[in-house]
Amino acid sequence: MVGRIRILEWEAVRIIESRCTTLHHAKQVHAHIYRNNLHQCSYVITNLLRFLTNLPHLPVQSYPHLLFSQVHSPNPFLYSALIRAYARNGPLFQSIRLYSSMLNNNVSPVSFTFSALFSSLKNPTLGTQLHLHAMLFGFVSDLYVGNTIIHMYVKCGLLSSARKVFDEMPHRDAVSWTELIVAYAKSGDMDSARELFDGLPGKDKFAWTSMVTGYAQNAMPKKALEFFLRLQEAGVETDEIILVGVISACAQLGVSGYASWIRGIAESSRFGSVNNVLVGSALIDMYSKCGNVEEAYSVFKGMKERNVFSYSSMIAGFAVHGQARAAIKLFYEMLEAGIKPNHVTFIGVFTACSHAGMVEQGQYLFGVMEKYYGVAPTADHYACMADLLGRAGQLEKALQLVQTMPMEPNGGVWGALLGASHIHRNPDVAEIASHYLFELEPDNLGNYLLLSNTYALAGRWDDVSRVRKLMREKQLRKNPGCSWVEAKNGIVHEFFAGDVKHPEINEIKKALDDLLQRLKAIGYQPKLNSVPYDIDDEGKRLLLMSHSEKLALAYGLLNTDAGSTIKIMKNLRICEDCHIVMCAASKDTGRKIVVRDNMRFHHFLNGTCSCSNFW
DNA sequence: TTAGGGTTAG
Repeated sequence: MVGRIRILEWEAVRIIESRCTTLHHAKQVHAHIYRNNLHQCSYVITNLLRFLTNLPHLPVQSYPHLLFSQVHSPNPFLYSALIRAYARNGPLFQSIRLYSSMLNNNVSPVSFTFSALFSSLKNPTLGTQLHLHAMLFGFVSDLYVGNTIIHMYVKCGLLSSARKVFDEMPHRDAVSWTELIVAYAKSGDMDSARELFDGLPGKDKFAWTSMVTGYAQNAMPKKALEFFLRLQEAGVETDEIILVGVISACAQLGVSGYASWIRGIAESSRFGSVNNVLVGSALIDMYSKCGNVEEAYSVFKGMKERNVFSYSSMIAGFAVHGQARAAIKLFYEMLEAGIKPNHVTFIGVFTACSHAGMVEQGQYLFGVMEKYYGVAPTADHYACMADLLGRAGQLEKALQLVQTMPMEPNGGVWGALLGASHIHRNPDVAEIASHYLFELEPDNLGNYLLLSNTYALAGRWDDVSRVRKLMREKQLRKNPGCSWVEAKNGIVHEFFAGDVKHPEINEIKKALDDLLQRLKAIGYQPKLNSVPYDIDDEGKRLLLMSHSEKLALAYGLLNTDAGSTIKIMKNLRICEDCHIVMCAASKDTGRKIVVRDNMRFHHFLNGTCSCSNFW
C-alpha cells in the first residue's frame, strides 16, 4: 500500500509539472488529486503550490490557503511553500503569521523556510529579527539562506549588514558575489564593486554584466567600454543585457564613432534592433543623444515590435532635437498602436511642447493625462508645466500653478521657474524661486548662477555681488566651460573657456577671428550682456571670444570636410552670444552645426536653430 | 531557492 501511494504521489507531481500552466488547469489537477485521496499529502500539495506561485497574476490569497488547510498535518516544506507564496504575492504579514503558527505547532523550520521568508522581505526590523532566528536554528551557514539574507539586507538598503553576512559565509557562490557587486554599483560605490569583482575567482557572465552596467549607470561610460572589451577578451558571449549597458555608455559619450561601432556589434549578433525591442530602444536613445535623430528614427521604423520604452525614447529624442510636432504625432501614433503611455512618456511630450511654445497642447494633455491615460501627474510633470508656462512668458501663471499644486514642489519645479525668470529677465520671480531652491539644493551651483545672472541682466549689480558672496561662503566654484568637437578622423578634441593649451591654438584663434570679422560684416554684434560680470565692454568682448564652444567651432571648421556636419558638445548651457554666432556661422559657411549643451540639442542650419531660440 | 536590463525634466 505504501509503495502504491508513493507511485500515486509521484504520478500526481508529474501531472502538476506538465499541466499546471493556468489557474484553471491547477484546479483540474487539484480535482484529480482529490479523487485519488492525495489532498492531504504535503509532498503533492507543496509541488502544486510551487507551480501556483510561479504563475503570474494569481489570486494567491485564497486558493493556496484552501489547499493548505485541507492538509491535516502539514510538513515544514508545505508551510514554507505557502510562506513563499505569501512572501511573493502578499500580504506579507500572512507569511510571518504562518511562520509563527509553524513554530507554535512544533514544526521545525527548514532552510527553505528562511529563504522563503527572506526572498521578498524589505522590512529591516523584521529582517534583522528573522536573521537572528535563522542563526538560532543554525541555518545561516546554508548557502541559499545566506544568499537570501544578503538579498534582504540589500533590499532594505543595509549594505554594510549584507557585507557582514557575505564576509562571514563559510561557502559563497557566484550569486553571493554578484548580489553584492550589484548592490555596490546601485549605491554608486563602483570602487567597492570593483574591489569585489577583482577578488572573484571565477568571473561569470553575470559578474561581468554587473560591472559594465554598473559603470554605465554611474556615468562612467569609458570604464563601461573598457570592461566590455575585457569581457570580450575573456570569451564571454555578448547578450542583449550587456549590449544595452554598452549602448547606454556610448549614448553618454555622444560620439558618433562609438555609436556606429556598437551598432555594428549589436546588429551582427542575435540581438539586432529589428527583432530585439530592448536593444532597439537603447539604440534609439543612443542615436538621439549622439545628435543623430534621423538615425534614431530609422532604428525605430525598422523595429518589428515597439513598446512604451521605444516610443518614449523616440518622443524624448524628437523633443530635445526641437521636433515638437513629430514628438506629438508619435505620441498619438503610440495610442493608436494600443500602447499605454507612462509617466516618462508624458515628460517627453511636455518637453516637446515646452521647447516649441505649444502651451495649449501641453496644458490640454496635462489636464487629461490621468482621466484618459491613467497616469497621475507627479511633481516632475508639474515641473514640466511650470517650464512650459514660464518659457512662454506666462511667469505669473507658472508661479500660481506652483503655489497651488497638490504636492510639495521639488527642486525641479522651482528650478523650472527660476530658469524661466532668467529667460524673461524677471528678478522678482527669480528671487521667490531661489528662496526655496537654496533650501532644497543648497549646493547646486547652477541655481546661484541663474539668480546672479538674472540680477546682472537687470543691471542690479549690488544683488549680483550679494549672491556671488554667498557662493564664496559656501565655497561653490563654477565649473569651467568645456566643449568637445569631433575631428574628421573621429578623434574628439576638448576645449576649455580661454584655452591656450591646444597645440593648434594660434590657427584656431585666427580662424575664429576671421569668422567673427565676416559675421560682423553681415550685422553680428557681440551680445555683451551675456556676460554676467560688471566689467568694461572690451573685457566682455574678449571673454565672449574665448568661450569654449566658439573655439570648438573654429577647430571644427578647420578640421572637418566641407559639407559635413560639425558636432559640438558642451558641459554647460550655451550662451546667447554663442547661439547667435552659431546661427550666423551656419549661414556664412553653409555648414550644418549641431551643438549638444547640458539641456538639449541645437541644430543650426542656414542661419536658424531648431530650438527657435527657445532654450 | 537567491544574481545582470532600456525611456525622464529645471
